[in-house]
Amino acid sequence: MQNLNISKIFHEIAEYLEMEEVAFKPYAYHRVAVALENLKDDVGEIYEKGGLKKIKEIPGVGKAIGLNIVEYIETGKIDYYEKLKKKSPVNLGELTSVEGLGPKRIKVLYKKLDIKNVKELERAVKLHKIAPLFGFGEKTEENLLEAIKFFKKAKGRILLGEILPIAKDFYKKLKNFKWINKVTIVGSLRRKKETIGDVDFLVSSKYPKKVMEFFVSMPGIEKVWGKGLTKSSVRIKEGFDIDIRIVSQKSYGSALQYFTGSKTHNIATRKIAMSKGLKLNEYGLFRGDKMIAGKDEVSLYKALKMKWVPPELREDQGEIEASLKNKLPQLIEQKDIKGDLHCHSEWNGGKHSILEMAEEAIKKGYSYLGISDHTKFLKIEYGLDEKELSLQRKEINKLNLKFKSKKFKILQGAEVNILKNGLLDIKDIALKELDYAIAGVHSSLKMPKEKMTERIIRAMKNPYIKIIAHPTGRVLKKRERYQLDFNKILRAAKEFKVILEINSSPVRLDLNDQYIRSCKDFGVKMVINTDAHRKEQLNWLEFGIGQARRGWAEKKDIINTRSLLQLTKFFK
DNA sequence: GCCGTTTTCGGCCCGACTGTTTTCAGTCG
Repeated sequence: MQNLNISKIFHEIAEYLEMEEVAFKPYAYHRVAVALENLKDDVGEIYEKGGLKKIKEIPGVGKAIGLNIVEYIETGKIDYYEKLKKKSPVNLGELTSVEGLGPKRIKVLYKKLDIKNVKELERAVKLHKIAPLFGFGEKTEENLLEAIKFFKKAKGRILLGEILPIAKDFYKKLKNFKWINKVTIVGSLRRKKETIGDVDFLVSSKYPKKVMEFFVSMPGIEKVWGKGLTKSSVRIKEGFDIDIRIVSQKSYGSALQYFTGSKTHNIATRKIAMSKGLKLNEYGLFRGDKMIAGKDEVSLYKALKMKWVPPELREDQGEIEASLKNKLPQLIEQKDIKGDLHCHSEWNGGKHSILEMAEEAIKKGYSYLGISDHTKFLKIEYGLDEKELSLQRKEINKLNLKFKSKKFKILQGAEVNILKNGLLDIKDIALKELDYAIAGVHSSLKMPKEKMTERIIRAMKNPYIKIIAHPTGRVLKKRERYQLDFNKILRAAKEFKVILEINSSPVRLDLNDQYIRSCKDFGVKMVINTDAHRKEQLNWLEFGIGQARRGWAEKKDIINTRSLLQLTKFFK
């Protein structure tokens, strides 16, 4: 699939053109970039079958952009893009991911201070060179400092959603290699952390040499850091590292435990071993020289008088004690989920029709799917107004007639905007007609804590609001959560029987693990939604489930584990 | 650069917010 590579280049071209204050062209490039992201077929294949003529049928693609696409397909490069880069050698991808910086400001920074990347930006901020610039000021400089801090903190880690598909690809190839006996993804990826530093594989094999030779020559590997008989590291073309470790079969369990981490969890388990006069390391659990466990994880924990701890819990956040007392939670699993309550359709400029989304949901074995398109305040998402919602209702009713025999139902929701004052952008009379309504904050994200808390609580008081979407508003690697008094939110959620969402979108994963656990402890129900804008994104559920498990959530805590009947009753 | 039931030129998504200005540009969603 070259679509996403080209799309990324077009977004960047657009940004370069915006920098140069070229009118309207940026819009054209952004538009095609988005069209490519949403395209079902690979442009390479389209070109093969129908040539430039077919390429030009992609909406927004005319002669010039069409030729750019063809050039990329044939040469892997776009000359126009290379020229723009040469003209303004700034790291746009990096600088635009600093919040508050767009093409215009980046241009000023480049022209006046020769700033080309975040490092140079940071230096300039610290020397107070930004504030005196025309159009900037003290406050902007302050905000930039904060944004840089955040940028640096998030840097170097990759989103779970980006890395997991790639890691799974390598995993499959390793698993199928005939000299490999066993292979497992370990490290933070096995613990399903929302961001990952690098990928770790654990392998057992009697032929480490053959395995290592196979590993370092796998396609997509750019550089080999180190190649030994038990341990190797490589950098892959996507820009992150993969480590592989080979152990003997009899140590597989202890190695699994050791390399899964987290470090704090391991230290705690080692202490328990020590208290029993045992020694625990990656090779096994030992009494003196005698190995008493280590072949598999279950028996290893058992030898420590512990119950096996699910990887998602291994953070030394109470799981050790719970395991010793046999009080570990029965964590939610993907198969417990009966439906998705937050997804979008083509009514919202999404990729797929309500029918297509529903068919995908049926394929996944769901008994319901809630279509919850944005409402009118969000112009960019083609937000629906009261009238459009009622038209959509008619379509959904019609579709539901079809599904009757299949024990499947489409529910109509809406993702309503919480305005600055806590009021909603849709009239109650329209909300009343929906099966349920979701409310979310999409504007004025930088309010003071008290105001933001009040604002959201006011929305929760509306009797038609059943769910708060992405309750803390964080965007991974980009934006901190809004200032919130989460305890007040919890109390309000309980009082007004509002469900808090675990949004599975890889950039959100909001609520995070800590808040999920607070909800559970406080008795506030949650829902695991994907926020899918196209049918494939219904698969994001996996990430939300991982997050929920990290937050100790059980089936009973999650509302979309309930049957259609139970759910509709709950909403009523 | 693209597009067309206002069709080969003239318009292109837009409202809110912030911080900068003194009426508005840049950014965000």
